[in-house]
Amino acid sequence: MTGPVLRDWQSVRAEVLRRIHVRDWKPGDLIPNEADLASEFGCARSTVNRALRDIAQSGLLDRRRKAGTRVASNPVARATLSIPVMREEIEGVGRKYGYQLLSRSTEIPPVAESAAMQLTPDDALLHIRALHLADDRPFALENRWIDPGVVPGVTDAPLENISANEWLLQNAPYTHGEIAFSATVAQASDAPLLGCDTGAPLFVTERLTWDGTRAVTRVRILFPPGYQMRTAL
Amino acid sequence: MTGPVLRDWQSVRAEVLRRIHVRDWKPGDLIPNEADLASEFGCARSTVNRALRDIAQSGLLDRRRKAGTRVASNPVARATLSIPVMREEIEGVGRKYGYQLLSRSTEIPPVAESAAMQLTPDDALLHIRALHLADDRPFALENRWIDPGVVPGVTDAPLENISANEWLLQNAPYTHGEIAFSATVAQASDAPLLGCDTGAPLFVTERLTWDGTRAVTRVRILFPPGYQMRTAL
DNA sequence: AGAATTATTATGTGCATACATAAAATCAGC
DNA sequence: GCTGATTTTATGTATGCACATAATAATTCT
Repeated sequence: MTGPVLRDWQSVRAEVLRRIHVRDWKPGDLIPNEADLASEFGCARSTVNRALRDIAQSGLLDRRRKAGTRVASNPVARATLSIPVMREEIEGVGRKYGYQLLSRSTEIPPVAESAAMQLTPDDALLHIRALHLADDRPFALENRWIDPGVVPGVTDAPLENISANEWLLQNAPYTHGEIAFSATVAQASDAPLLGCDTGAPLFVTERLTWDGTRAVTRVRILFPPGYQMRTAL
Repeated sequence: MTGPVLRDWQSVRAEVLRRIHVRDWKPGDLIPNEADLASEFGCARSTVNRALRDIAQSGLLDRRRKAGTRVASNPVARATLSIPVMREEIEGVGRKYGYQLLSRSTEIPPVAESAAMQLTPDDALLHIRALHLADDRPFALENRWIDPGVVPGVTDAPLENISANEWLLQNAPYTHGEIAFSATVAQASDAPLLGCDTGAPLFVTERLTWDGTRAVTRVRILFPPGYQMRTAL
């Protein structure tokens, strides 16, 4: 039963995945330890380690010291979403990107915003509304609040030509963020901009990014009916 | 400039991230090569390699052989979505999970389904409609098609008690899949089940899973207004 | 000059070894 | 029996070395 020698970690990964797939190792099962697998495959333990670590990262294996490695019984599917800059998302599918700044002003935001950003309700923020176009048709409507106290240069940023997201990525550091996806219906004010009817279903993404303990920006983007966010599993 | 010695890869990662963050290394910049960093940090090159690989995986660094490693100029944000089984999603936030099988029958699916699953339009599939409940209130409405030719045991599966997803995870292997998220409005037929009004905005997830070249199952899940899918960035 | 060839270089990987660490399993003491 | 200390063990990681590979840079040839 000395199968072909598996020298590289990707082959080891493939073989382990195969065994899981054909149910040699069933959900919940404990699989042999790294040392045994290494000697079976004819490679170093570190190679097996790399392969198993990679699989574990995808959620298909559970690894715990001393307890060993077992096949996840409820493999929490983990999908990695790439969230590119709007321009790349559009140009990536061969369409022409367009950008249109609708408004830009410094205002006191609604309490919902200042609360989410953990600011006092009377802090003024830079408010930006913009439309992203694909082949000259509405692709997404952006509604963004930026704290100029955290991002000093914003007030002079050339946001007529470059989207706020792109400018911020280049100019404002951040440490972490949160994203939420949901659905809503088109308001009468937004519908014409998105080229849809009032009441039409819109896909919404909301992002809040932080630099340490300070909120940098909060953005809500509305996508017209038909938009899908897709990813591989 | 012999800072504190950084021995482990997580410290190295933290330090590299810090330098990116404080713009020592700006978007687009080429950073020193692994060997140099290793000697600066006082650790082995493989340790630096591990750290940089990890950062690159998150999208913040671009690495190419010979060309070197540079800070991504448009850091494509990569969010990892965990898509647990519905029961765990609900119990995970401390609510009581409930499951209710609405209907189960073998039918010829609409062409949209059979096309997506790459089947001939006259193949009969198992059709399941079910409601997931959180604290006895509607949480999600599931509409699923399963190819019994690919999953032999399904026709006898006890889908009154266990959700199809859980049963399939335990009993039907798959190799890969696709997910799409979108928005729609509640149909008159679905609204009462979801406890919302007709025309209310619904969040939709659609999943299609494959076992090699054969489609296993396709599911469309509707979430009532207010539902958000969240993740960290 | 332009094309084809060769050298150089940074990352990618494999391996053997050593030690660290978490957690299960066992044992000691009451 | 139960509790707490101790041992065992599987994974986690660091290291130095070697070689593979991709892609750029330099060189040679026509």
